[in-house]
Amino acid sequence: MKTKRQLQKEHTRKKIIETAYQIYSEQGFSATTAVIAKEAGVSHGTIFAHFSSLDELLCCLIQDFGDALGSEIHRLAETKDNIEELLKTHLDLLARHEKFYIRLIAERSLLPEDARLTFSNIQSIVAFHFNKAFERESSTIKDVPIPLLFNTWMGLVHYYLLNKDLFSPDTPVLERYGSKLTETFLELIKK
Amino acid sequence: MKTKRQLQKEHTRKKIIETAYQIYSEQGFSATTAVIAKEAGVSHGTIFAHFSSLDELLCCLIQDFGDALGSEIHRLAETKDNIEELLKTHLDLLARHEKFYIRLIAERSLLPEDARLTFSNIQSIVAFHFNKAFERESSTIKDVPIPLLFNTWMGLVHYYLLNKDLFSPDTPVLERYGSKLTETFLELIKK
Amino acid sequence: MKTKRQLQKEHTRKKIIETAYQIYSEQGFSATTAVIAKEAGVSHGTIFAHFSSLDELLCCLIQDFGDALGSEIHRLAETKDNIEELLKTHLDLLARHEKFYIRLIAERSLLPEDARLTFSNIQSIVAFHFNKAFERESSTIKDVPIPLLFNTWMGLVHYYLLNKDLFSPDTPVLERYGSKLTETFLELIKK
Amino acid sequence: MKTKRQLQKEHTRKKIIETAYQIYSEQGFSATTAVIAKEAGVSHGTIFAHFSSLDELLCCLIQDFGDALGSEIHRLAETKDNIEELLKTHLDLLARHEKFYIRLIAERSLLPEDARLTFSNIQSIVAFHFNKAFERESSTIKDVPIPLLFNTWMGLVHYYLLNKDLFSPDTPVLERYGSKLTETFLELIKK
DNA sequence: TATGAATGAGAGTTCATTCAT
DNA sequence: GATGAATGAACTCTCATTCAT
Repeated sequence: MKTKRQLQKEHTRKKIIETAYQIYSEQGFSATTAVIAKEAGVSHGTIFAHFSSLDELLCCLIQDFGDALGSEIHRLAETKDNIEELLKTHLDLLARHEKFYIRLIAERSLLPEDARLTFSNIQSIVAFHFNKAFERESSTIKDVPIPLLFNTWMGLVHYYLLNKDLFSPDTPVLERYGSKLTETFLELIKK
Repeated sequence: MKTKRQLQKEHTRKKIIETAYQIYSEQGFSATTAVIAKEAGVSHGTIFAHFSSLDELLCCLIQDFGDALGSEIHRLAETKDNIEELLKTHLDLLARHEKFYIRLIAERSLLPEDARLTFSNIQSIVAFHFNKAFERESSTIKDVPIPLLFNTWMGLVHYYLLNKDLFSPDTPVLERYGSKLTETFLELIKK
Repeated sequence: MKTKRQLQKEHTRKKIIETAYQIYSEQGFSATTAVIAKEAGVSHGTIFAHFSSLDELLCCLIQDFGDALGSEIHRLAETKDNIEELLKTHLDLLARHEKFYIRLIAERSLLPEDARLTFSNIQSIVAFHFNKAFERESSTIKDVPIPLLFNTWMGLVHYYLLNKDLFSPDTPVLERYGSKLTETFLELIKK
Repeated sequence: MKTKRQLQKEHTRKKIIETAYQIYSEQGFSATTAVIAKEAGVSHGTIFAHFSSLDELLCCLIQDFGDALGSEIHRLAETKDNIEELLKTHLDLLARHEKFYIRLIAERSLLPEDARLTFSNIQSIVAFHFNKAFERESSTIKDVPIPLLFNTWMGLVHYYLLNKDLFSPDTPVLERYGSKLTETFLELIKK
């Protein structure tokens, strides 16, 4: 049983994280703490009462995002037993977080070391599930080292995400090109 | 016939662009104008005597880089008549500019609109040559829309470049993984 | 007869004062209220439930310290009937509070007006006892106005305390130089 | 031959240092860079164009002050061949910089390491001249280790300076008490 | 043309203090 | 009485840009 104040604190922290998520999604990671505070409806100092520094806020945000993504992947991947399903699931998932995910991969180099590491860990969960699926279906797919298959897929997806402004400036890229990406990839890897 | 002054001016401009290229390659696009000026051996103000703003410097730099890259591609692609050669040539070219190219694709979102557009134009030159080669060899490669083939290749290469710190932190990525990338891609696209 | 609540309140207040004394001794008067609260095992707000402001806490702390020091001086000085004994007693007393006393004289200018005044009052108690002793032994000491004798002594002692980092960085200064200071002073004042 | 701009730059730097000297003299070392900038009639950023940080400004200021004081001491001490003259000269010198000197000794513990060290060096110049004078007149003064004689003098003077608010709140302390201090000290050290 | 000193808005961060619980 | 989350003004420092020289 939590006290009212604990709930209030958690609520504020959550509000900051959620607002940061929105602001970063829209403006990128160069958005300032003052903007986040204002948008979250808290004072500027409150951010630093919850996070010791901007870097820590970033880490927590990406950690939270990564955890959510990771567990979604886990849950969804369990029920899929073939590559096609897995690819679609993967894209569905990314589509749900498209804006933020794009910022993450586009501005990765600006992020503090910790945050970058956190994001790398997410990627390895995805890799794990793909590896399993690729191995299971290895008889029907081309004889290419599995990591390279995975990286080809990731590369293709990220390429479309990173170049959203060229491919699909106004609507989500994955909505528009998702099925083409899976089709293409499946066609390429099949024997 | 150019006056001495005009020559001097062009020389200074070139020096700034070249230094900016070096500095951005090493430190990324968050390097300051003061650092570039110092390294170029000119005064801080001189930068703004040649470029109306930092954004313009970036545009010109990337324009120059794009032009150089574009004409190299043109020249080299002319002599190559099959996909394999073209892929290798492409990677050789990128390898020669790896550091800067990585910064360009990694920090693209920080760049001003104009600079981003300029870079996109480079890509289309590359695409043009790939299209020709793919069409020529269409009988032996899988039945996949050519743009998607091209994007798969670009995605794969960029994925390795962007994740250089994971794949090959100390040595150039393309030196280490270049041949694996071409092999894999060729294997995937062949019928 | 005090209620349980009143006792509790007094206990908390005492705890804060004592902790502040320790913290200020170690870190100086730039230590924050948050640090004091944490170390005292009370909430940050509790400090302000007992003291209307940081300045008031400082005043009370120094008041308490001054009162304690003053009564100790009184008690000890009673039994001493010559200057030599008095000097030694004075140094013994300061030695017991050396760390805090140094902070007090070193960072006096940071303290609020009230706190500074409080500290001055302590000094006058010391002065009173010295005056008595000097008068009693006036026949054997040099013909110098008593206040100046007293200030010479205080100056000498404070000089060593304030420059502890030069004279004795690792061990208490008074332990190391106390006897030299009394010897010197006695030698100087004797006819 | 200096260019106009070099002169302008030196002038600004000097203006900042001088203003800082004035402001610190009046308000103590907790005065902010913004206040100094405003008072000096330059923009806030200008301070950091001349000094890489607040600490560096402090160091340069104290260095300058120390150098000036040191060379004045040297020059004046040369011509004085007895202790009495030396004491008077010393006090005259301090009197000319009384306000700043008081802040320096009163808030020494707040200063960055470097600045503290710089100040210590000044002291040793003073000590050097006193040592010489004490040695020369050793036959007529009490048999007390010279360093202790020096420290007694410094202690006495600093005690009056540090407690200016008690001894002489409105007028310079040394003007009011200077001669009493020299008289007393001379009386005490004579055999 | 080239210079570089000066600018000032804006960044992240700190901390004594408040007040609903 | 005690709590501690929230506050916001104030701090030092950065840097693209300007303009008198």
